[in-house]
Amino acid sequence: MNGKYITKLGFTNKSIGLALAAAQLREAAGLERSAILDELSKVKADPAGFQSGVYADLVRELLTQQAHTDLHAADALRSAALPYAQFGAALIDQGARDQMNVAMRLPITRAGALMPDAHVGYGLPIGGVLAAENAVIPYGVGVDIGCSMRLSVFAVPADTLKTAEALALLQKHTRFGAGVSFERRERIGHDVLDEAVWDDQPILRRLHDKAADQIGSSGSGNHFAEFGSFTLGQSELGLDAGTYLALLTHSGSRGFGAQVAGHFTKLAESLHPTLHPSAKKLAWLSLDSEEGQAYWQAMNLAGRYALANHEQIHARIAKALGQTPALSAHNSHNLAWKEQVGGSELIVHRKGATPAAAGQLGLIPGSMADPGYLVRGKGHAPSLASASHGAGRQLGRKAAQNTLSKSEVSAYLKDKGVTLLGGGIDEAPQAYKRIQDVIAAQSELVDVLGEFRPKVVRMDSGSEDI
DNA sequence: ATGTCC
Repeated sequence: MNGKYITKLGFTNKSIGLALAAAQLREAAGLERSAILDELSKVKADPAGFQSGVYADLVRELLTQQAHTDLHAADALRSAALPYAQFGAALIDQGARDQMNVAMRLPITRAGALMPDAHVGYGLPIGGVLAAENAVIPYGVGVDIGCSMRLSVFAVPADTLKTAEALALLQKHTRFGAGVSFERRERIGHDVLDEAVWDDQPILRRLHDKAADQIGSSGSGNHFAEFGSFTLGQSELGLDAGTYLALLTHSGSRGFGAQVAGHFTKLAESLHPTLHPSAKKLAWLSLDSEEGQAYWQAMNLAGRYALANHEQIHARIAKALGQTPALSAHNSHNLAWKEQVGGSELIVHRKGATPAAAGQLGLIPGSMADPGYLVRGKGHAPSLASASHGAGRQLGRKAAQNTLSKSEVSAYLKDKGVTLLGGGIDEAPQAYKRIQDVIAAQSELVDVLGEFRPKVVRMDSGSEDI
């Protein structure tokens, strides 16, 4: 017996030596070469059937090779991207399309869409919608799990609140910045913090106290809390047409959600070592796996926690105003849902995309100095019942800092009559696409019910105020 | 987006 016969049977790498060693033992036991080769080909065809005896080591290696091949095959990208709809394609940069094209080649992907505010992000682009079969992609949801919007409209004229008072209210009742929380004696509890779910996973147990500390806070980056005037075009939702005082907020799941996202992204990447590098940040977790179920539970908890943050922000301010909202609306724009798509249940990821099922209310903000909109979804199938989550960046943070000056941002704010507390140059209105164009590009997706015009805005100071 | 690392 020699290696030539073995390789002819199709054994590779380590299995050649192991097959040869086994063959020599069989030879010593008196078998003919042809009988041995016959046995070896049977072992190769069905290794699981020969797990004990002289072929045990060979079988173990063959099964390891098979597992690796299976993993590779399961992770292989399609040769071509599935088609997907783009809304406002002229507003979308090529980088976002390139990222979407990778996402549409994942073996788990079934459908997708790009919203008009789309721009490059980690993994799935911001403004990307992706429907997957029985799997969830942590970076298809994003770092700020459950990032969301909330609007409170008060049944008083917009000029009821003077700028100085608005500034004082925002200063007193909101907290901005990475790592920040309300002072201990100012903290308020919430049902979400008492859920039994926190005890189900070590990572949740570990993060519970941080979540309790940071509840009701707003964070950093593009998050904001702003007073403004809200104009309802026609009588809707129990409110007469008119212009009112309103509060609009953008916040998320803070450090808690960020750590959940980081943990499960790393886990997903480690479970897909052979995924093509271009899709590394799109590593997924099967919902049939313990890891996938754990992420699903943690993600939904972070989603509820983010909404609780908004509830507290609005409750504090409404109380200070002595008002009860006459109309309120909220939505999550970084989350995944189990939804019916074309007759089957899929996992619909919206990463910077507003759910827009028929009749569903949504909030699409512009920039710190541009209007935001209360919209009603139309359940448009090619968009996977989605809309944009804002205007979308046209300049990255660095590009904004390098190309925009404080004076031109100040001039823009002055022109729009906006007073700003905090806010960095990277959040300048000029860094965003024109919200009017973005709204116009999604007339098939949503109807506009009302327009919010910011007047007094608070954001994180970041490194540099405007 | 997050308080700074895999």
